[in-house]
Amino acid sequence: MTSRAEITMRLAGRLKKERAAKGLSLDALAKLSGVSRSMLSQIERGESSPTVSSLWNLTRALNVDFSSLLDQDMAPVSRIIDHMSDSQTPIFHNKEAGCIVRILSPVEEAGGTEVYDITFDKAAHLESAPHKKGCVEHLTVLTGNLEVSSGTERAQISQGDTLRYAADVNHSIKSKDEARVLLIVKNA
Amino acid sequence: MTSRAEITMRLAGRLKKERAAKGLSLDALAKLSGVSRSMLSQIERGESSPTVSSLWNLTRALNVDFSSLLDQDMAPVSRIIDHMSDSQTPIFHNKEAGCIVRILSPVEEAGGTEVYDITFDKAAHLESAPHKKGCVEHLTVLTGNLEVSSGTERAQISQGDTLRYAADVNHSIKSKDEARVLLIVKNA
DNA sequence: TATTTTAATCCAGTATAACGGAAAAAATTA
DNA sequence: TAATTTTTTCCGTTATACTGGATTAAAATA
Repeated sequence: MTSRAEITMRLAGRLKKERAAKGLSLDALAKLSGVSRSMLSQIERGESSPTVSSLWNLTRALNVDFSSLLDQDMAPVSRIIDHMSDSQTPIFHNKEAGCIVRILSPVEEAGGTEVYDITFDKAAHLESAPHKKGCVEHLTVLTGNLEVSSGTERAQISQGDTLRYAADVNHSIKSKDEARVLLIVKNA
Repeated sequence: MTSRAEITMRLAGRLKKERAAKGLSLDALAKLSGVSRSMLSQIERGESSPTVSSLWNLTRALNVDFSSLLDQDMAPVSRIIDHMSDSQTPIFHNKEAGCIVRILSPVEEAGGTEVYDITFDKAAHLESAPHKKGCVEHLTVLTGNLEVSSGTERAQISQGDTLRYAADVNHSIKSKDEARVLLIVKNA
């Protein structure tokens, strides 16, 4: 299978499936989208590769995004994907900041959704430079009290609280007394 | 701005930005992707809407997915997005299963990445039907010991352990004694 | 500052996306 | 089972994507 055929056939299958799921004929979808019946038929048989603007009309008529019609599927291979025991969990001692970081997410999630269990000493201060655009941190306090800053904004948080803040700017976490948090970094 | 112009201009900006980020000239990208200099120039000026197969060649040359060139951006509005205190955190008492579920993620993340803090009684049993295709659960044990099943696979896990398993099949969590977990459901 | 090199745009020709009507195939109804 | 209706594919024409060489514009060098 050639490279062009790969994407053309992937789109063919995806479009056919989406149309069937909505119970539409080629004619009905043509009227809804402004793309001709003939062209829809050609796309679904993998005989033609539509322009981005035709496909845009289709995404809107079907209420799906480009990704679901074009991008590669990611599916789990086995059911129990990974079992990392306590002793196998990577630990990082950040002496400068005064905290211990246990990394709960796998290496392949680096840059995606990262999960950390962080224990803070008294008077600890963990500072971070901006991560990539769109990065958000989700922090839940297990024990203790903390101050979190994101850009120029600040929040005092205590046990049981959950905070979500932008991490694509300078951000920090400060403790007075000992504390523990679970930190999820999305779009890291 | 017309509908066609909207997607054509979005792609123009995205492609120009991605090419600049990689420090490539039109000529260099043309050689890398097999799409002509002229066509690249037309796309970047919003003067032409490429076919899916041309764009496929570009995604591979630039090592990006279709979504990042075409789909709408989601960006955080404010830095401290949300501060949900302990008392504001929604709690669900599942008496039948024998557990208490605190919902740490916001309502708008329903269907995306959901986060739960779950406390199990003695002999609790939380069963779940399959979620949507590609759904994965990431569970960290804060206290206690548990048995998790996904499909026909099972795992015994204890304090400090982290388990990742498919949730697009039948899955369950069982405790003998009291336990507490943090549960992240991705592609819920 | 003039000259050379590199990058981007223009141009005319070719290939194919895209259309609407007609024909064929499939599904439904009497 | 025949007739009717709906759905899909075929067909010929038009519009535009796409090309490579030439030209123009911008950047780098002497």
